[in-house]
Amino acid sequence: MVKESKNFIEIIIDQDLEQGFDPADLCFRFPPEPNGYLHVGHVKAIVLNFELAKKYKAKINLRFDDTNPENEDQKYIDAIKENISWLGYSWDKECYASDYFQQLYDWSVQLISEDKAYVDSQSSEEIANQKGTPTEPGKNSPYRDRPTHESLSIFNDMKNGKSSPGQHVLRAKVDMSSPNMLMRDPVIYRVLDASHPRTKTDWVIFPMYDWTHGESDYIEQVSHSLCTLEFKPHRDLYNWFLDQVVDPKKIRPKQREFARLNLSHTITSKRKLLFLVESKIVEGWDDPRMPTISGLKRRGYSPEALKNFVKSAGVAKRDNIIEMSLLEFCVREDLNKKCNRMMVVQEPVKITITNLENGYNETLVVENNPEDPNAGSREMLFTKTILIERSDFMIDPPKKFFRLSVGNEVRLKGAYIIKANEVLLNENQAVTEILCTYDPKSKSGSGSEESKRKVKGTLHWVSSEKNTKVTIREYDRLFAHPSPGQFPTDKLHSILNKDSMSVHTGHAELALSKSKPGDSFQFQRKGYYIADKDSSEELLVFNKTVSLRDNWKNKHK
RNA sequence: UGGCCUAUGGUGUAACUGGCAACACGUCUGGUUUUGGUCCAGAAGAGUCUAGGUUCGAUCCCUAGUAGGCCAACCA
Repeated sequence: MVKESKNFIEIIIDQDLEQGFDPADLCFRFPPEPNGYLHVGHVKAIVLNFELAKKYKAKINLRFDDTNPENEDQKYIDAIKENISWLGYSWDKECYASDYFQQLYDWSVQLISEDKAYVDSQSSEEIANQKGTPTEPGKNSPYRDRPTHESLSIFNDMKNGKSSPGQHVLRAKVDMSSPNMLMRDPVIYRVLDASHPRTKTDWVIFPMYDWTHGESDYIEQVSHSLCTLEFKPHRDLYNWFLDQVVDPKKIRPKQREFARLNLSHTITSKRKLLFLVESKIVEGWDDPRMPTISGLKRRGYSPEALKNFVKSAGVAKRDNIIEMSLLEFCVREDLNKKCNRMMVVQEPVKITITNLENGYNETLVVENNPEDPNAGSREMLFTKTILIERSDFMIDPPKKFFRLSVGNEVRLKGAYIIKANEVLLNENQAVTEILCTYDPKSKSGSGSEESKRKVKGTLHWVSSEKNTKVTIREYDRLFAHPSPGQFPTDKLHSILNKDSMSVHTGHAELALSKSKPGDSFQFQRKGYYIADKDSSEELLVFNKTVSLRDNWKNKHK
């Protein structure tokens, strides 16, 4: 399985434990903002937190960081919960930052009373101008020394809807000359004219992230609050806010930061993902090319594969870009064990077996999965005319071509050995039909001497008389660039892979027609495919998850 | 011209907080195989950003550089 060496977070936790922290007090949380769909980057945060909870037998909350109603929606809350459950995790408590609005408000009043917060009545531009730059200190707001009772009164008016958005904000009184820009009197409350998915219009003032997050951790008694590296500068503020309210007898949460996961050839910015959806570059949030959990699921990636992927990627503090090949390895590894095999011919060429009478048909029994003895077997129909993959025959084969050519033998998987005797071509010299003879004694599994005969190639095939047509959608990377994340949204178009999706027709063995959306198969010698929700009674639609490893193709490219 | 973080094979992560760098993916051989899949065996590939220092000994500690990242939203 995955390596057992500890990551730096586990080392920190173990140290805390050694120093006397009660293991029963360990508590984690996964805190998404419900303003979009979860993606592969979130999978890392989910797995990190939930696996930590599992390992240390600790509690873990799912907390929606719903402090900005402008882009938040109940549909995202629902989708996020569904995604996490699909990954196989369950949380102890389902929490909402909005449930703490009253507490946060009360604490804010306390802050004002203690002269640690004030109402600023300047515009956001004015406030920004006074903020200084990373190299120059900021200037105090003219409202910084506004009398406490005045701030208290305006803040109360804000809460009661008596001020419009932008008119006043509440700011923490920290340090306008701090080298950390976040400490320069951060805004902690603003007035917003938007209906919140949960509190609706009960509240018109909304707490900012920094003021909310640490206090929410504290309210929930989260012991280790894990977030990504870009929040490192927020840690000072996180601690400052905690200092204002913390009861020393309670658990004081600790923020620690890890590097986010970046996957080569894909983007994980919610804004850019939204752009792909809105500009119709993809067909929706669950388009199989999307790195969203819903997209990954629809593409055919299993929860186990995804979890194993982020576990093998590890947790550290440096920026990284993980190669797609690792993800692909993880899916193949998982699917290889679990998927039944099926035969599907995509670009067919007809074979006629000349030493079989017209109308011949024989039912063969074929094993479902050589990796799983319990997977059983299925029946396949063998007839006088069959279909093989056009690429499995060559008129003028190169030296190490193990497949069919005139004068050569191959085995039809689960059936007989055939030999090609003659090719029929059309006026364009394209192959229209291959005439073969079969070796009747070579039947698979018959136990005869001939059935064990070795031939270099084995082909998948399907009866040309009895098969079922299916639609196959093949996907490729969405971007031609290995790190599309570095491009701004308006440049994304220029690095798009125009051929990221193609649609084909496949000729499948009859057994496949029983599949239901969500069923995954290995199409023998091709790859892994999952039946899509777009399937109908008449026509099954499959999405290609990933191809099989292919040494032959690699060498000949 | 501020603060903080990071720096190990192509990629990612390790190395018992000082004892001449390991694992996985990828690549390349060979074997097995009724999937050019799987499986098995093996190989190549870094001497740990640079320069000093401490030490018998440094990927690990110190100093100074260099490179990359993050921070100036009434976003999270």
